[in-house]
Amino acid sequence: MNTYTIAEVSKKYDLPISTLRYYEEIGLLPHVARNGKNRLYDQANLDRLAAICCFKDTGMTLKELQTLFKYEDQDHDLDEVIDLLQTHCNRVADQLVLLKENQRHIRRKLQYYTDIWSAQVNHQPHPDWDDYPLSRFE
Amino acid sequence: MNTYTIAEVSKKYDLPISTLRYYEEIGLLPHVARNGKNRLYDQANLDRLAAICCFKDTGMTLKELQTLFKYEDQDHDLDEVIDLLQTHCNRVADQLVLLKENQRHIRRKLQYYTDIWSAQVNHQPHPDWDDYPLSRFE
DNA sequence: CTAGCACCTCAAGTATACTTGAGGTAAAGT
DNA sequence: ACTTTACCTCAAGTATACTTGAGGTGCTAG
Repeated sequence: MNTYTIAEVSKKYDLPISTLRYYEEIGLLPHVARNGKNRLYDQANLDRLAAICCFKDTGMTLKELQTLFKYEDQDHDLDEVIDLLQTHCNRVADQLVLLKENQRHIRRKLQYYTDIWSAQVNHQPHPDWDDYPLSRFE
Repeated sequence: MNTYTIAEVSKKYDLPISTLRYYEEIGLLPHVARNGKNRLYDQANLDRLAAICCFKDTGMTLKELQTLFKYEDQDHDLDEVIDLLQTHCNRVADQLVLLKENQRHIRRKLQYYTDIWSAQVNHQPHPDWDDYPLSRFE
């Protein structure tokens, strides 16, 4: 089966080498094979790493990830894994709603400032914040 | 005009009192009025706080927020504010794409584990991960 | 009048998630 | 033979974003 050096994995997942070693050290990325002292990552390792990135990027802490994988790796307490996943799934749904909402605010602000800039350049009157309802930025 | 005590603001924005003081200390939340020693927040303060939360929740660092508001407060370098907002706007768009993608992965995993659980309860065969294509979770 | 609550300051401490540095090995290129 | 490259370990250091604690003020309720 195909294996990868730590440098290759680092590039593939855009994570520093030190981070890969760190994840292994804290038990998130177990069973990394060795060629002498050098790490060799296989597909299972990469899959785990992809999962780590996915959960981490959606706001799960490393501690929670440890819990999640501890259950997974030991193949028991399925209820608790499901519970954690369900909770996280809900959090992600909330994040999505909030992110979209915040995006509207940011776009509004950007549009407003951009219009101020244009107005200055063209010697036009300064735009009015009240003319920028959130609904315009959906 | 209406004003609010620090405790009220803390509740309204679900931020610890210590955090409100901290934001003020690092200059993110300037011009907070005082009644003797006690802080009194007005609408402008709340608007600023809402902006802080919005940007912070979308991944802007406090340092970037300081930059953003420094420009805003001093009413110059409009280009740089716009640049920062534009950059952030793009980051948020990327986040949204990534978050949706990650959500699919998480939902898939949750569904898979839930089905394992059901299978165990009903003494049915164990589900197969290959039957859970990402496309099922859009 | 005194007790308690809500607030204050300022310095020091903490959690999370890494990163850096010192010192070393092992194989490949020149 | 030597040196560069690519790794390694282990302990200590760092950045970010707060939090906590000690010690104090000032109004209000009993």
